[in-house]
Amino acid sequence: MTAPLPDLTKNQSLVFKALTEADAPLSAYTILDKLRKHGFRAPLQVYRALDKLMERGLIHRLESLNAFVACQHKHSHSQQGATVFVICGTCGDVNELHDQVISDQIMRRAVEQKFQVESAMVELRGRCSGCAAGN
Amino acid sequence: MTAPLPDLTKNQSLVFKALTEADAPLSAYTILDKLRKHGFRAPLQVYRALDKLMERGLIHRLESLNAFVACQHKHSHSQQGATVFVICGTCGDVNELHDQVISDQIMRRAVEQKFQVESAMVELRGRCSGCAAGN
DNA sequence: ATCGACATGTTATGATATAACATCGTGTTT
DNA sequence: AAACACGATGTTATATCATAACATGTCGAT
Repeated sequence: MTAPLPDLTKNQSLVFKALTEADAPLSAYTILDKLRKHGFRAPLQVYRALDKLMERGLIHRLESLNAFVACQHKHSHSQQGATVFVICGTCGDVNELHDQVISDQIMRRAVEQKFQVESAMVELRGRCSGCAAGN
Repeated sequence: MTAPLPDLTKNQSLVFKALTEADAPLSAYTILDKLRKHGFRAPLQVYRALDKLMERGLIHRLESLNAFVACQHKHSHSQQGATVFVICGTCGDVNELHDQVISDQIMRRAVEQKFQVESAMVELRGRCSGCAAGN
C-alpha cells in the first residue's frame, strides 16, 4: 500500500512515508522533527523533498494550513481539474475530492475573463461529521 | 470613495486605507512599512487591525499569497457563498467574484459528507488577459 | 578519470505570525 | 469624582514557515 515508489530518492521516500503514515496534514518542520532520527538536520532537506514530491503530484500543499498531505489518489494525476480539500479543523482530517462541476465552472469563469489558470486551490474548512456529532 | 467607515478605530482605518489604495495584495509587513510614518512600530498593530477588518468582511486574506486585499464588494457580505479570487501572478491584480454554481456545488458536496463548512476558499493563480497578451 | 547533472548537507537569514504583558481611553457605575 | 470594566493600543520577545548561498557527495556517460 505504501510501497515507496521506485525512483524516489532517499530523502523523498522518507518525507513521502512520513506523510502517508500521518493521519493529518504535517508542516515541514513537523516532518523535520519526525525525520531527525533518520539523519535530517535542516529544513531544506524537507522542503526540497516536498518540492519534488509536489512536482510529481504525490503530495499536495494545503495553503490555508501551510501544511502538506499525501495525495489520496490511487491512479495518478489524470485529466481532472481542481482538487477540493475538505479540512476538519477539529480532528485535522482531510478529504480530497475531484469535482467536475466545480472544475468546469472554474474554467468557464476563467475563460470569460481570458484568464490563463496555472493552478487552482479549493479548500473548505469546517467540521467533519464525526466531530460535529461527538463534540 | 475611500471614506473611512464610521466606526473603525484609528489603526483599523489606516490599515483599511492602505489596502483600498493598493492595486495589489499587501502582506502584513508591507502594510507595516507603509504605516510607519503614521506611528506603526510592530507587526501586531497590523495583525490586530487585519483581524477586525476580516471579522467585518471588509477585507480578505489570500491564503496562497499570505497577503490581504480590500473586499471589492460595494454591498456588504450578502447571502453569497464561496468567494473566488482570480490572482494574476504577473501584475498582481486580483479579481474577486462570487459564483453561485461553484458555491452551490461546494455546499452540495459538503452536505453529502455531512461536513459543516465554516469557510470556503477558492483561489486561481495564473495570468490575466493583459499580462498574457503583452508579455 | 573526469565531467556533468542532480541530490544532499550546512549555515545563515528572510518572511510571516503570535504570546505575554503593560498602558491608555472611554463609558458606566457607584 | 473615584473605581471599575472593557476594548484598543503599545512593546518586547519569540514562534513558525521558507529560502539564499555555498560546499560536498553520488553516479552515470563519455
